[in-house]
Amino acid sequence: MLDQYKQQHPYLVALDSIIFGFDGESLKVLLVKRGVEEKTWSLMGGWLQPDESLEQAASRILFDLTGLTNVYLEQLHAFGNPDRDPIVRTVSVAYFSLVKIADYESKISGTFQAQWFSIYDLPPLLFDHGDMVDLAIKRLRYKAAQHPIGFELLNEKFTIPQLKKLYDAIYNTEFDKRNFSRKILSTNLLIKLAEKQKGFSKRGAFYYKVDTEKYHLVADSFLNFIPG
Amino acid sequence: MLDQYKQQHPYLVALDSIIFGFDGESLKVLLVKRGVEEKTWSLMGGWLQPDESLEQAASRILFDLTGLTNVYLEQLHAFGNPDRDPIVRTVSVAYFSLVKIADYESKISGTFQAQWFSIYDLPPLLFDHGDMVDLAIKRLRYKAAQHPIGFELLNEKFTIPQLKKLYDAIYNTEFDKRNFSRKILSTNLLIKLAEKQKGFSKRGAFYYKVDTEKYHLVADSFLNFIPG
DNA sequence: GCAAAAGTGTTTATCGTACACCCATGC
DNA sequence: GCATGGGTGTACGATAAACACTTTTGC
Repeated sequence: MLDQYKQQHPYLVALDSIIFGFDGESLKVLLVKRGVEEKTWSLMGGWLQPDESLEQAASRILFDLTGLTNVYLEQLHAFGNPDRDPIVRTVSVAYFSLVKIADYESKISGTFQAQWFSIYDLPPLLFDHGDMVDLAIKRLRYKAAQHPIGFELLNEKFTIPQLKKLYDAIYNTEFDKRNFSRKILSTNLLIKLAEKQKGFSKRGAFYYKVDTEKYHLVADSFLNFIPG
Repeated sequence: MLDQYKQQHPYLVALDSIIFGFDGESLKVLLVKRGVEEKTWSLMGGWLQPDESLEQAASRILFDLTGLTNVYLEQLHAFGNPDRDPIVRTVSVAYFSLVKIADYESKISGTFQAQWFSIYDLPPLLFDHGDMVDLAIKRLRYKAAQHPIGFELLNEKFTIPQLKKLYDAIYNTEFDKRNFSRKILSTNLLIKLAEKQKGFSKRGAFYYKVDTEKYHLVADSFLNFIPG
């Protein structure tokens, strides 16, 4: 190894995940109690291993907790204040992910003590994890306003009223249902199914699914997706 | 130190900066030739020191090259593929910054071999620095479309035609000057000065400056800043 | 038949876009 | 007086926003 490398200080590199879910009513974050600080809620996290990329590591850690693969995962920010972890200097790369809460519930292992918390009612969090969650919420709002990522939080089949409730929850507001459905449908990203939702309302709402092909085509472009 | 920390592998943590400048005609990136690979152009970078935050380190490294402080600096992305640096595993946190090219030119030290390159005519770059630049350009376009950050690339006093040329360069297009100036002025972020630019055109264009107070107020909100 | 949620249409204001002419000045 | 870039106004179409009634069906 060259001298200029040898003189440098190495640091531990961690990954922490802000895992968002939607239970039909409010936007939630999955928190755990783990290792060092068993009394404090924290984000799910872990260490970077020698053979992994950052994204692979975040993905592995997410799988360890939820059993889920193929979930929406995006790098949020790297946090590296010298004293953020009081025991040893650690740089943490935070990722946020959007999961279908129903899938999670059926697959969870009992290894971790984990619980969903409303984003408007969070407990005190370990280290700078509170900052991470705040930033993740901001980023989610920023991104969902222009990219159709909300679907990632719903089941494959969903109704327009469910989608509206999700966006109401994300933005902590109430969108007009007529304008909302017009705008969403005008993207042509949704395919109407023959089936209706049963049991929730008397009339029943039609299910829709995402047109995956079109979705991938526009995933990177600006859509001005949301009213308001 | 607790056992769970001791078992972990530490890594070197680097910072790399995509430094954007505007020379009045085209958008440029500042590249250097440095240390290990003296034949290859690379981004300006350095190592994280024990007492610094990531942002402080990026700021210090930027100062070492340009002599500039108080420049626009934003974290771009953390890059950590296992083989991105073939000599030793390194996680690099990339920052992008917007500098006033005239300030830079007056302050540059001779320590580094540095050169501005048009973003449309870049040489081959070290490691994954090409990816970093690509992502930074994407982010700059994304951000400048909704936040008034373009000013960071111009002198304190600038004309509307200069500002339009900058946005033309960022988006590699040609905006309509009438719509452009209407939209920019409608934000009320610019203060018209009495002074006119001399020597460039016969008539001379009025100088403007940013209303710093208003600028800080809206720095975080969506402005739909740009035509097209 | 009534309560509860689903679904749909119209009007108005605002904004985006396309487009062309006059102005001020240096030479 | 003419060439060069600076500065402005208007008309049209598209999109956003506000707003209310009808439909379906389980009970």
